[in-house]
Amino acid sequence: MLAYEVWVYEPEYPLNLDATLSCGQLFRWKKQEDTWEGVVDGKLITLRQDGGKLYFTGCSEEFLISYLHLDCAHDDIVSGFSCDSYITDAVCRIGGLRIVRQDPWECLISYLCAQNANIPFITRMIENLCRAAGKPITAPDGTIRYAFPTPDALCALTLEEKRGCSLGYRAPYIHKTAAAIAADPGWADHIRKMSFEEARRALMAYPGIGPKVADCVLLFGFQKYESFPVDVWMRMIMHRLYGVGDPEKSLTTAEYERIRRFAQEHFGPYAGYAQEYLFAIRESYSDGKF
DNA sequence: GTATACCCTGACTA
DNA sequence: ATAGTCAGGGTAT
Repeated sequence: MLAYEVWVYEPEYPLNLDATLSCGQLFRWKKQEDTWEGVVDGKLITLRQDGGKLYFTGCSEEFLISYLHLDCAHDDIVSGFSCDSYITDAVCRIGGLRIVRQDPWECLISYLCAQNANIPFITRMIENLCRAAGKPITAPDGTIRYAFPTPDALCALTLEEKRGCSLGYRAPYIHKTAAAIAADPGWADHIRKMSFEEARRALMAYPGIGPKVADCVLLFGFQKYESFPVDVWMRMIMHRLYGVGDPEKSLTTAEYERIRRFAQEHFGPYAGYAQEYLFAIRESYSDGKF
């Protein structure tokens, strides 16, 4: 049994690997002992952070730097939105949180699963889809994991087979959206070239994609860092810290727009990074109701 | 443009 | 033990 060769990289800029992989932006990373294991681009990757060093297997250093957004100075990102004591406190507490460059296709399907679900449930749905339609990957220790299905492979699953993945009413959304994307291989390139608002409208044209899912895909799959997804946590936090929005009312389109416009104005072009930092310390603002 | 019932699963309560 | 309640985001009306 051959083990993959272990490489070492010393990041030039701050990195908090645990916060980055466990903050809810990704669903396929698992921590075993002190080592993170994930399947990315059909490859099994392991990562372990020890002091200033990052030990990794299964990918190139170049890939790792791009994937973890380590090609950008953390200070430049953070200084852009460090405009009040709440956000600077969050950055102080968990500095080095990174927004990972995800594959747009995997990101889109993952966040389509994420509607009306919590993280363990989302993880289950995605693992079910991978097992049903993804290529098997054998790890050095013999365990089997599965690549995220290609658009064609996911498209080939029947609606009933998709339902069998515990997708519930999301199954038809994923069925239709996968078909549309399998038929249009250039979809991601087109969206990438669009302005933020234009790309947002294009994403929301797919079945099952509303404002929240579109904003997540823009942020995590297309590196549109001004994107500010608003979920129930963000809404509670934005109300509590900045007095914007009313958590007593239902989260209507108008209410959602009010909150995200405020955040984009307040935090600027890296509003999405600010969102991740606030989300990461959400428990501090929880009063037991959440 | 805006409000609301409904879709489905899982976690929790009675 | 099992039924009932609720959270969660998007869509149709």
